[in-house]
Amino acid sequence: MRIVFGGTPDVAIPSLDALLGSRHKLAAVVTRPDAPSGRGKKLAASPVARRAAELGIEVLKPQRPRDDEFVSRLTQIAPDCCPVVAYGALLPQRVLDIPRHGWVNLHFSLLPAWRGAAPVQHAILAGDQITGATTFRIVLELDAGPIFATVTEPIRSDDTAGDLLHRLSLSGARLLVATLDGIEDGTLTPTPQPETDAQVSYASKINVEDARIDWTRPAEVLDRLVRACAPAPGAWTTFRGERFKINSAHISDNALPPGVLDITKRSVRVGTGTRALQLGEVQAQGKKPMTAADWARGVTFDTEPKFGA
RNA sequence: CGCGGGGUGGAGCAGUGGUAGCUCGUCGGGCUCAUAACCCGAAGGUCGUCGGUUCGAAUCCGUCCCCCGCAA
Repeated sequence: MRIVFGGTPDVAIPSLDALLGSRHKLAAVVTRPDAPSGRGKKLAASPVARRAAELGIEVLKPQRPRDDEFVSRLTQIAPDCCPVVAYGALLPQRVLDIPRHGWVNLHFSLLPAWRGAAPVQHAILAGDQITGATTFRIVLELDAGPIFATVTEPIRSDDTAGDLLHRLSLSGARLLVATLDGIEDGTLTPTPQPETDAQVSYASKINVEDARIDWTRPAEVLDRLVRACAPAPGAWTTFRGERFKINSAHISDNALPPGVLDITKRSVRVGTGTRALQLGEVQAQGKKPMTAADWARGVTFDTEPKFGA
């Protein structure tokens, strides 16, 4: 089939590459416009835009997917199908109607669970044992279209969102190609998603406040929070009034009062509502990530060391 | 010109004008049934770069390079 790929961040790259290696013909990519990013607010193209550009593929960066210019160009290109991975904007019906076989989204959850922007993070946060990737036909309603295929992926007890997303981006890429193949061959029929409240759940984007650690919560909950927020935005607490990130941690055997630190030569533990959390990698403002023990070595403690203040 | 923190022995830090110190690690030795614990000793730094000020600079001034947090 003649396809146009939609995607924006790094996680879309494996799919882009997989499609390039497939039997389908990539005519162009659609991605979010260049945005000011990083220090100095320099304008930067998305990872997908850069990848496509270096491959000499046409890149469409509509400000809004409903823009006439974009609609007419896409109509001109006349794709048979448009695979999408984390494009980052909702598509209007007149755009969805352009390709004969519609738009196909690769979503990183087992739909209808975790519809929305941060499915992997929410799966970890909720303590799910299994998650996966789903391909479905895009409809106007967010992540609600009929399902083509799924692949499952176990969530390991030490998985971070980054780890899990990486695995899913690879297995999902294969699923996406297989889905397009099936659509072209007419061997794949989409199945409507269950719409019961018990099965549908939503995964809104994790914001900074969501990533803040409340040390009175149980250790298990905080362990999941740390993993769900790694590598971004990073679970954090405060130390001497400054934001302090906890990049990794694991649950220890004994307890300490919530937020209170126990520092030894080679370990730093923090009290929670239940057992203490032993910190792995931490990051203070303006500093590189380092082991908690390294961090503690360089800090002079005049009072009882405590987080959250 | 978006806001801000920082570049000092392998690691993390202290040191704001008189040629560098702490904790950890490393190496050697000791103690111990043993040890990641403890004791003794040792090695290891042109203090990011280039230039300037000064009798003298890690410390003051300027240039450049690099790292990081926030915000987007």
